[in-house]
Amino acid sequence: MDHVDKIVMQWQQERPELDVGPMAVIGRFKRLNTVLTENLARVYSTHGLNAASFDVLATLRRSGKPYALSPSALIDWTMVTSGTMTNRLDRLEAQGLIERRPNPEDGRGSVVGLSKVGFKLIDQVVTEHVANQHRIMSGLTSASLEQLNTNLKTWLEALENDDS
Amino acid sequence: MDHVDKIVMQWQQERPELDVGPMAVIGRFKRLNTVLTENLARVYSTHGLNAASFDVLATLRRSGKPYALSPSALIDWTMVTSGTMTNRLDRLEAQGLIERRPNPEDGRGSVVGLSKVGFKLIDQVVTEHVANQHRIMSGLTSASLEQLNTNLKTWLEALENDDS
DNA sequence: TCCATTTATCTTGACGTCGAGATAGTACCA
DNA sequence: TGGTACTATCTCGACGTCAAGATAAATGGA
Repeated sequence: MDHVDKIVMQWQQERPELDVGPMAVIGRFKRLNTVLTENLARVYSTHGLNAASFDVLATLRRSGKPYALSPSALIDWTMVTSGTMTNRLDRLEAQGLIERRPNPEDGRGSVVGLSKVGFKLIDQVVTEHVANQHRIMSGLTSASLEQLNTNLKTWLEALENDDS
Repeated sequence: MDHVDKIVMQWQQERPELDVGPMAVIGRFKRLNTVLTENLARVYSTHGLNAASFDVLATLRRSGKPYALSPSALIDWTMVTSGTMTNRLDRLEAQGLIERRPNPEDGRGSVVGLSKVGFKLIDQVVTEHVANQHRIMSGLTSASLEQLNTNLKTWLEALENDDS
């Protein structure tokens, strides 16, 4: 009887006419998201990063040489607003992990590149991050993991293509 | 080939020695969380609420008569810090949805109760919320749903009891 | 060539959250 | 009965996010 079960039970008591079947799945999903976020953050924080800064550095790193993208491209990959990206870049620049250079091909824009320090840092953190992801998934059998991946994919696609 | 697949592919290109199997599941989970959050918020926002205020009102409602709890009890149920709860209660009080009364049994504390308006509102919103949850899950077969619930539960328990 | 439109990025103000610390009241033991 | 430890709640400052709007540069058609 976990936290989610208790909540569902209270609803059954108070509003017995509601069918709270989906509530358990969604509640568990939400709780899991919190725990997952905390677990992932452990690795980031030991290197002075958080999910936001890791996100940007990792996007630059995996984009390949020369490890540089426009703010717009970063916005597309990370799916945040322009204001959020400006803020993230300001902080990363202050930390010396990225550099903002004018874009020679477009006077409105700039190019954001990993600094030498930023490159070394993110390469190390990604290694630990992947190991951490393995640890995080280690409680599931490979069969469960496959089931889960399939179900999440189905669910995500259904939700993203749903216009009701 | 969705967003997550593209990211995983870039990593395979750039860091082929990394085993990025878990990354796909976790990435998809994270993306799903965002979409899920947006879908749930639709119902809240049509009634002037958000996830935070819904959370508090729903907790009070399902606690049963007299639909009142101490801030501490609300903190326990919702798993936020005391500062966050103070802020939530301030806003809900300003909206006239809850009332803060002194706790007759403990001079330090107070009791937070649903106002008449708050009760009617949350009762209506919960009805719509549950219907919305059904819609959200409607892309999955009941077999998938059961699998998913089992896998999430296993994963959550493994993660919460893991001290590595 | 000029101007209206579009695009890239930054700025501003509001919000929700946290962590640390302040305040005030309670509990318990010597 | 005093005083110390604990508890309940609020305050404050920092952060990350968003939406809306500002600014500056590029684009494209007349």
